[in-house]
Amino acid sequence: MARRIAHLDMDAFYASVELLRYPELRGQAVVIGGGSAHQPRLLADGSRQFSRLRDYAGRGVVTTSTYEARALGVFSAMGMMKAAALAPDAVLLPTDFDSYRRYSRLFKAAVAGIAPHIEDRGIDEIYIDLSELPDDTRELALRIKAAVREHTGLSCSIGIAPNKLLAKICSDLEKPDGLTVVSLDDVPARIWPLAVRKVNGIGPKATARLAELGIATVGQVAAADPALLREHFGLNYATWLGRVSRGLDERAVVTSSEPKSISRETTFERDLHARHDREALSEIFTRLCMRLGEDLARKRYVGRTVGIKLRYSDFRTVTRDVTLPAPTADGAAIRRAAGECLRRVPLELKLRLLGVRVSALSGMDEAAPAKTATQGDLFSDL
DNA sequence: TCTGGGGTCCTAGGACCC
DNA sequence: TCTGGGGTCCTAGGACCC
Repeated sequence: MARRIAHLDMDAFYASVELLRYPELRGQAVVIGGGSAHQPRLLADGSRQFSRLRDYAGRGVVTTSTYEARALGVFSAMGMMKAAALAPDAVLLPTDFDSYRRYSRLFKAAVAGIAPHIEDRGIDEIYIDLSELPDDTRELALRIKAAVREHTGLSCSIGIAPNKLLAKICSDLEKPDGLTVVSLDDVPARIWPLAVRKVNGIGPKATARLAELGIATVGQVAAADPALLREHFGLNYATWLGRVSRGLDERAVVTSSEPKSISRETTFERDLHARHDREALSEIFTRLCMRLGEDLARKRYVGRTVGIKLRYSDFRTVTRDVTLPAPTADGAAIRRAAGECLRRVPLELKLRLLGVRVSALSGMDEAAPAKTATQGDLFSDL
C-alpha cells in the first residue's frame, strides 16, 4: 500500500506572526532577529515607530524576513550587519518566541483536528501521514490549509508525496500558500532539475563537494557513477545519495519522541579572555548552568553526561564532556562538572561563545533504571 | 558584512569486557 | 608468546536542520 505523506511548512512564520500584530507593516521589507532590543515605540498619536535595520549594531543573525526583504537579498541566518548593508531601510523587529510558540500550538492543533498522525519538526513545520484517511488528496490538503488559516490567520505551504523526502522538497516548490502533489513518476520531470541543495540532508559542504565533481542537480546525482560517489562520500552517504536522487525514502512519520540532550549557550557581545575577563566569564558560565538546571527540572529530566562547548574568536569550536556516576538536574552539580570540562580545554585564544549541555537523559520521575545487574545479583538466588 | 541558539545523527578511536 | 572477534560505553568532532 503506497503511503501518502504531507509536509506542511508555515510561510515566513515569525515574520507573518509579527504582521498579524503590526498589520501596517504588510507589504514592507521586515526583518526579525537580533535579540530583544528594538521594540517598537508607541507614539502619542497612537501610531508605532519601528526601528530600521540601519539602527542595529551587534552579532545577531536574521531569524526570518518577509518576502519583500528576501527580494532585497536578506535571508535567514545572514548576519544582521550584512543584512543592514543590503537593506538599511527595512523594518527591524525583535524575536518574540513566546508568540511564535503560541501560534505553533494553534496551527498544529488545527491540523490535528483533521489529520492526527503528525510528526513535529520544530516550531513551523510538521509531517502528516495521510495514508489512513479516505479523503481525496487535494481536498484534504485544502481543508488543512483552510483550518490553519482559520485558527491562526496565517498561510502555509503543503507538499504531498509517497514519502517524507519528496513531501519536504515539494512543500517548498510553490511557496507561499502552495500546494504541490508529486508521485514517484513525477521525479524525473519535477525533482531531477532541482539543485542538490533542495534535498533535506545535503548541506553546504556536500553541495560544494558535489559541485567539484560537476554535479549540481538531483538528476546529475542519479546519473552519477555509484563508484565515484562511494569514493568521495563513503559507502553510507553515497548509498543514501543514490536513493534520494531517485526519490526513494522509507522513513516513518514519528509521532512522539524523547529529547536526547538539553543545552544552553550564548555568544558574547565582545570576545572574552579566560584570564583578563575571568570575572565576567565565570558569571556567564554559572548563569548558563543554573538556567540549564531549571530547564531540566521544568521538563522533568535528569542527565548523566555534562558537556561544554567553546567557540574561539577564530570561530573554531571545541567540546568536552564528562559522564557522572548518577544523573542530575542540579545547576550547581552541572556547574562543577562543566568546570572540570573547562579545565581540559586550551584557553589562550579569546572566546566568543560558551555553552553547556546535558545528555544521556532520563525522566526525573522514572525509577532510576537498574543500570547493571551485577554478577553477584544474578547468582545471589542460586 | 564576519557568522544565533537549540537540537539530531554519524563517524571514529580507545577502553573494557567476554 | 606477532596478536581473534565480537559487543558496549565514552569522548570529540562535524554535518546538518529549524
